[in-house]
Amino acid sequence: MSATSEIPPATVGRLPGYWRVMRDLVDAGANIVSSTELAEAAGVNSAQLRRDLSYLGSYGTRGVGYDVAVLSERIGHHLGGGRRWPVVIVGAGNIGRALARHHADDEHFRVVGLFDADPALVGSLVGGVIVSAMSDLEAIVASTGAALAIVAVPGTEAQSVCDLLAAAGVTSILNFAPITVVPAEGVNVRGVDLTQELQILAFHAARRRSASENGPGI
Amino acid sequence: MSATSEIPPATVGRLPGYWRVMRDLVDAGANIVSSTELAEAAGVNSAQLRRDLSYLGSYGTRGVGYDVAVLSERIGHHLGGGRRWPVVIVGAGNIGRALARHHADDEHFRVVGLFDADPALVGSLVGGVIVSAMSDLEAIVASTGAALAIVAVPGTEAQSVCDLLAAAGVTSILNFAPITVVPAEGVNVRGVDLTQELQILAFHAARRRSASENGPGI
DNA sequence: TAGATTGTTAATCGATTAACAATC
DNA sequence: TAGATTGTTAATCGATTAACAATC
Repeated sequence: MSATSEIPPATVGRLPGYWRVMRDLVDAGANIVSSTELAEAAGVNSAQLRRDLSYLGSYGTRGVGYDVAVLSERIGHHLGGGRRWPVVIVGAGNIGRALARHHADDEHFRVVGLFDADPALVGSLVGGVIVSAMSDLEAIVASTGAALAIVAVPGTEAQSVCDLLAAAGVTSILNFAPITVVPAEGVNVRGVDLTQELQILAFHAARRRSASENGPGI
Repeated sequence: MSATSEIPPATVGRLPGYWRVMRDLVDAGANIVSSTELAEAAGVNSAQLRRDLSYLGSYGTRGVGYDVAVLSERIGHHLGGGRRWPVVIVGAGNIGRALARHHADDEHFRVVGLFDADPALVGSLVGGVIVSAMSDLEAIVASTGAALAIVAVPGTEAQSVCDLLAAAGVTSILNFAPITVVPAEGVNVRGVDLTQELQILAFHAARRRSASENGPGI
């Protein structure tokens, strides 16, 4: 029985950052790393780092630090390392095509399907993958065993596409459509809304602007 | 004196979602909306929604609800609505080009510069914008007054590009490079790491997989 | 007035961090 | 042993939510 279900969401969200730093250390030939060094490189508090790692088990040595190879393997294992995950992308617009090309030679993911509702796009080649019709989605998800999907369709289509993916067997979805998707039972959806990210930045820029209008305070 | 500096980060992160729902309501001709309806549409708890809105001031009427036009304007005002923010994009690779095209006809943002270090890309047209050389960055940021930037360069270049942007006058940066950037004084950086998002989804998919191997429990 | 809904209080929950005992 | 660093306890902090008084 693994204890993964007890890892808090905030910790899970930081694991990929830790993994990146660890792989850099492996590449650099490091054998041992302390929580202070690792926390500094990952941009977090060292107590938080030790607490996060403790959810994975005890892989450090008191008075010494963490074995780089062991810890890297452990974190990677939790994040699905060791296999190349098949991913399908729905939507071959600007974002979908960019992601297909972006992940074309990714070490941990492999784009096994790219779908679009527009017949004019079906058959074209993007990042080494041929665009398929939506009607082929279920069969390709089934034959490739893809558990992961990226949704890059207009907001109006996102919910039905996610339902379609869930029905086909996908369990985890990365949604780029500017809409809150209600996940099917047992499906994980994470949203990335680029316009909303820019609006949050505009909030801070606008705040800074009005602050300087009113003078620098104090 | 505005009270914007007191709005908690978690609330700021939800404002764009509220704004989207409000604009849909405006378009649909709604005059009044209750916290329950709005919360449902935004996918949050209604108490949380009322608390979030209370940070912006009291724009509701007890026993009635919120005036759609008034509330939409207030939220939009906080998020920099009313003007079209100039944005520069650094990096004309897959992601940078996709974002330039994606925001080409955006209501709230305008891409006023797209930069790349590769001379072979300089001069080409992407989403109505001509790719400029990095040496033009400072002048274009200054002449357009861009406070916002998107960084879509390799991880090795991200920190120096962010420093360059900060020196040119940019105050808010959306970073797509897979690295933790240390922001210059007074600069806001938000990171979007697509590979890390997929790794988090793979974590959940892997957990689900091993759970089903061990049987569905109880 | 009676019914409805906001804005806020108070309780709960989860995440963060300082501090230190355990221990290499 | 002396020095160093983990793993964990306890305190703090911020975010969430139920409940309800205020009030339209």
